[in-house]
Amino acid sequence: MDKLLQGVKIRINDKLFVKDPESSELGKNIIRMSILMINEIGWENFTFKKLGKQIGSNESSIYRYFENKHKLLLYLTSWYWGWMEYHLVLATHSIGNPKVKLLKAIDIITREVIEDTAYLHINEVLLNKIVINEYSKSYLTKEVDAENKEGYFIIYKRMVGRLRDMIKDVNPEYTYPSSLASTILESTLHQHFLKDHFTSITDCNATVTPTQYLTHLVVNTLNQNVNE
Amino acid sequence: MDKLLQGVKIRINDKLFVKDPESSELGKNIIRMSILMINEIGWENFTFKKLGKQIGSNESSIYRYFENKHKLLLYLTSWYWGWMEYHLVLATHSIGNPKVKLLKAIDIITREVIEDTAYLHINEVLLNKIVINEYSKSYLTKEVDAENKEGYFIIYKRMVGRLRDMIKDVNPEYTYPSSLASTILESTLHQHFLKDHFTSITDCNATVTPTQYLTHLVVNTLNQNVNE
DNA sequence: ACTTAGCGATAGTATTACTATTATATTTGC
DNA sequence: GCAAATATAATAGTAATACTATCGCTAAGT
Repeated sequence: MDKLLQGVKIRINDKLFVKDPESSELGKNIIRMSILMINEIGWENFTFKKLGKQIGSNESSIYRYFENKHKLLLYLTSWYWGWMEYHLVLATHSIGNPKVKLLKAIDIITREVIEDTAYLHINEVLLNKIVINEYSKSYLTKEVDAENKEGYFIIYKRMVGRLRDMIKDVNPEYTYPSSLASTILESTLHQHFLKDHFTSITDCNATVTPTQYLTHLVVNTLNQNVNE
Repeated sequence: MDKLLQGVKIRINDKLFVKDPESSELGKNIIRMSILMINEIGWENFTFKKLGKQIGSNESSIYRYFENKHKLLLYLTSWYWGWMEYHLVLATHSIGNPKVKLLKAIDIITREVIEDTAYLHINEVLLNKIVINEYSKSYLTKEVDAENKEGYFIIYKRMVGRLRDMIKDVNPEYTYPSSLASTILESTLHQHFLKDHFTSITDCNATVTPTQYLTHLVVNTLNQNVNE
């Protein structure tokens, strides 16, 4: 799978950057190091000044790539969802049976992220952790409607849409396919967070995975006839 | 119900404030106005300086009640969950039938919040909006483990625990009662957010409520036998 | 050889999130 | 009714943040 993916570029809304970070070594360094640093010190403590210091570049140079911190987060998380979408499509497109297809999709989305050597400057494992810890901060803002109009969340919404369609194929009678799809994506992040920080309010742990929990949830919800 | 509740004080971890805001007019003004302002301008744009100006008080006076902005958010959201817990217990404690009880609990948790005149300085409708938009920012931090140890999230976790117990009473065989309980609380907030900002990835709207969606989800999940 | 783009360096700004100190107003205890 | 304690206001100050603006160097393209 690795070699096959090499060279596939994840397309990000070009309003999210001033200059494409993939177009230069400095740009890739910004991406590479920002992932390491945000994961290490957290979004709130992360600054362009600190980032510049770490990559031996000037703060002002980073602003030539990203207008501000917020857009860097949108870029990183968009990349993550684009990468995830690519895996999702690749793993499911040849599956005919709707149920098998949906189960595969849930597996891809909810599983523990492992390293992907196809993108040398991006550590997907750490990026996944960043998404778990920081993604909601990218849309829980007063600017969300304006930014949504600009298409900043399009990849994420497209993923939810794909999942919704798979749910519909399994059970066309089910009333809440979009809500269930968005719940799957969001609960995955949440359950991963809970097992690391609030163990008492989740059943997920080293042996029980969010995949098992969500698979069970979806299967039972869709198989059930409308009742009660 | 209103008069009955009058005088019931929501108990908040006293490490969350320097001086109890309920103990003075200024304190209540801080709470009242911060709810209005955070709702209006959002958490990121909210500052103690602006708050002081609005209530005709000095910034430094606010610091006599809350050590910092973050603890104010923890206070407000703790109060909200305490208030919610109170309603939950009140509405369910006398119900014997486990299924009826759980359905009532889901209704309380997921329904649209309406005004509660028992707490004059707190606008519960706006506070609910703040919880939807800002609650996750209170725990998605690098300090979460330390703050969790201090008991800053105890009310929320207790609520999840109550819900988990009700789930267990309905179906003792179900493998993921804690995860399902945390999903219910979190998905409620998320679906409410989606219907206001990302309508394309939810089925909830003016006529379809998160209550209907989540009730259906839980009922079907718990009624189903373990299979497939 | 000339232009241009890319980057680094420096300086500067308004704002934030506080802390510290002093002064004044208010409450309370006697 | 007055002193003492307490609460609040006013002012000043700090380090850090999130930028913006300008300038100069350098290396690459034409």
